[in-house]
Amino acid sequence: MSASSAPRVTRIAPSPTGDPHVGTAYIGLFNYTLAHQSGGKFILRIEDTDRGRYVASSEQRIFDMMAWLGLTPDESPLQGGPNGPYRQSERFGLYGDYARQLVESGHAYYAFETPEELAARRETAQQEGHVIAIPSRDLAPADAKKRVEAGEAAVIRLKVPRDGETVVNDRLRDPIHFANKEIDDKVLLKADGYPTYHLANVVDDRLMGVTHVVRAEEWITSTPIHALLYRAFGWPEPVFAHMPLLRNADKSKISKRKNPTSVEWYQQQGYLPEAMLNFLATMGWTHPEGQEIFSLAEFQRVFKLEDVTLGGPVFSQEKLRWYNGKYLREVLSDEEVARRLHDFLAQQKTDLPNDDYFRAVTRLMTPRIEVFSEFMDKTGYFWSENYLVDEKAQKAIDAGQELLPQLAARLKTLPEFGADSIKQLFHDYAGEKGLKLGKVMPPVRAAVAGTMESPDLPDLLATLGQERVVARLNKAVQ
RNA sequence: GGCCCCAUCGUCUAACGGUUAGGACACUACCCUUUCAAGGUAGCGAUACGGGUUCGAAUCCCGUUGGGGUCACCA
Repeated sequence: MSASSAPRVTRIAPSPTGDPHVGTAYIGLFNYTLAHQSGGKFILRIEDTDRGRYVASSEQRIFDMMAWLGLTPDESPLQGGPNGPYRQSERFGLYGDYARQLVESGHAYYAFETPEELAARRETAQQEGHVIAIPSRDLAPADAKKRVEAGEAAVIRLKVPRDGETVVNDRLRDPIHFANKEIDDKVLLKADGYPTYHLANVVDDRLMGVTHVVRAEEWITSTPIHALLYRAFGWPEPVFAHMPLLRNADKSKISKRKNPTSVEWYQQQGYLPEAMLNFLATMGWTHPEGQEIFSLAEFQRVFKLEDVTLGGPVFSQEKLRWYNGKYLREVLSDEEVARRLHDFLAQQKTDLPNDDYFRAVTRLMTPRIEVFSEFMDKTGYFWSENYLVDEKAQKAIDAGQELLPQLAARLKTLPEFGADSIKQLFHDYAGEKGLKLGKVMPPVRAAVAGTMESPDLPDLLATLGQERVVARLNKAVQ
């Protein structure tokens, strides 16, 4: 824990509009870490002010994702906290007052134009390269107020200064200058009384005591609006830091069409949360000692915001798979791998007992898979006598018709069916017959597994067990 | 298109004015070996371009090019 910094309060503010996104996990990881390494708090706030895009199941799935990754928030709709409620829809009443406060202080105004009225104007304005002027801005405030009180539909818009510039401070960049004339008079409060992102976000961050706003780069251009809001309210700004955007292979912003972006997909494929986290941490950041494999705790120990790099990192499935395989092979114990694999299979509705046999098979297969979803495809012959025999294997079996019965007979009478003694048996047999091991073993492998791609033969046979092996060899001879 | 951000191997990145530009993934070869993996060793492979500044530039400055983001009563 770094004692030098004051407790940081961070947050993620996802919208419940679809699948739990890998980008949310990514930003969540950094926010969680920043908060926890300073002894602060990490808040999960649900930004559900858009009723149109709201998806009911989405919120729970976001919680599940965070829990799965081990990035449990300190405050959220789920666990509550002193700054609740943590759903913006439940904070509905708040925002109107803040918006009206800005109207009163002259930082915002009532606007009566509908989106349709503005659409055409916006199009030409965009082509001409400037921001649109909202006619209502020039209304006398008293008149506008009267119309609103008379029941006319209106939004509240931020009154962006016409001159000067707004400077955004970003921890990871030089100060960013925006000419005020380039900044739109953004809607703060919609006609339906709901706040837009800009208002809700700033008000809630303030009310919840957020000190560090760490979010994706796509938010940079709306940050001057937020800065203007903080100033209009007379509030100090939080520290802003915009993380690079995760990218598709073609460098565009990561998207569903070009990449699986739902964390649930990775769960269903049998990825480990540790591997996912480790991989995500390397997107824009490297361990100072060059360590590739490190835990969340280690990340928390050494991470510094200032070390984040800004090139848009391509989200590489390949590298993620490698991480996953590495965790399977080198980080988790055999027991743990078996336990997790068993849970994974149970969720896929594959019921196998977590017994000695299952654990032995798992041990054999761990270096041969990278994600759990490969497991069943590669181990059919361990679970059934009706395993497929591929072409190569069939050839090996055909070529071994003479040896197979003899080996079956020897294996049948082997007093102790362990890998060592089996190995010895093969060596003895090959020696007696003047054959190479490469001649003796393939037919056996083909016969018991139906494929040439399988674990070490003595291990394989020992695991399958004497009875099964002998039966399979005899069957292959017929 | 306007505005904004960014720029080292194919990919993730190290370097914080002085290195034969380092590591990891991927790829290739070899070793190990009963197959497939895993593991080990080696190889391939980059400072986008052009100007400055400096004794010296991947590193600082300017320009160009390229990539990305953003321009909603969505977040």
